Amino acid sequence: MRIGKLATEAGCDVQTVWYYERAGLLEPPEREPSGYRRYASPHLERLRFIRHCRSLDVSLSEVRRLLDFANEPRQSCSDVNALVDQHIRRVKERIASLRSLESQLVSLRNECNGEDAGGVCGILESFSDACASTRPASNNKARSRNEQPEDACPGDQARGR
Amino acid sequence: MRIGKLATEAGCDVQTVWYYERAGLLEPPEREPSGYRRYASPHLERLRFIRHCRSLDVSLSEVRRLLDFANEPRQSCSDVNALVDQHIRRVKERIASLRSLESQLVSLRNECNGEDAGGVCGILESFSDACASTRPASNNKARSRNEQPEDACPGDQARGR
DNA sequence: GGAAACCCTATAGTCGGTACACAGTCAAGC
DNA sequence: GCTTGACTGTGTACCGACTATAGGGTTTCC
Repeated sequence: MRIGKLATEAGCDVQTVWYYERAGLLEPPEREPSGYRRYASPHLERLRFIRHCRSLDVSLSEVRRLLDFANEPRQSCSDVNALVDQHIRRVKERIASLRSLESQLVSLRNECNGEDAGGVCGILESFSDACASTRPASNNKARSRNEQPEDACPGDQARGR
Repeated sequence: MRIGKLATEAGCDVQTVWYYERAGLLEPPEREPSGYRRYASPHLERLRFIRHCRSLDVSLSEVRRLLDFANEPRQSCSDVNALVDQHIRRVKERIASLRSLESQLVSLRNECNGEDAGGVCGILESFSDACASTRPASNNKARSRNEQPEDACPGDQARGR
């Protein structure tokens, strides 16, 4: 089969196949006299293997390692287990950091009282550590030009740029 | 202050500061006669603002929008709220997809019975959709050379490459 | 005055693709 | 045989958010 069929069967883009070949994940196949690539079913299975790994967020370098494991059938199990365990750990960590991020964002969201109170948005204030606690919610447009204080907020600079 | 101090104070790399300047997020500061950049505290605050946003996984284009909001003090609140809400939604979605990924990985991990049973790792088998259910766990090295079946596993190809 | 630390610009690399330009090849219809 | 459109080829640039490197100039300290 040619590259278009291969890609369709594997549910990916033709460019992705070229990319994998360049990246050394897919063997360069035989060519027709025209120069077109000719693939057989092992290529398709290998491509599906890669795509399945990618759908599980396994990086291409990890896929490479898995293919290497498959290359040496003995001791694959423990190596593969280690890789999957490591991957699970990373996913867990990522989830934990995203949940912490979510709660930060939600509390940030609560900084805003809905109405524009005093001309300064609480969220914008909170984004800047240095300002949030020390500065009163005054209309900062009232400040004179060359009187930039030490604890100026990014918003001030943005307004004045 | 010079760029090194600025970067240290904001907890980032000098290159990152250059990057933000090129990206239009930090104003090009004044220069010393030597050509060195000279920063004042508003720059530091703005850089901290950006770093704080980044630590919350807010993209630089969103940071740009926030700085634009700060530029026009009125109506900031609802715009900022919308941006934060959108960001929270994206974080929630990402968490959901990662949790689904995690459970897939855990069940994949259980595919392996700990010991190498029959020469083929269950995890490697499971990675390939087409093989997992149909093929017996036989030692595939026993197969003759040119007898590649339609449903060959990536591992077979990897072993034979 | 010399070494080390700092700074400058420009460019390339990371990851996993995606998109484009431009050329050649194939298959079907007329 | 010719045209048209789909397909394929190579090469390159682009995305985001940096990071790294090369090759130079400047400052600072001893």
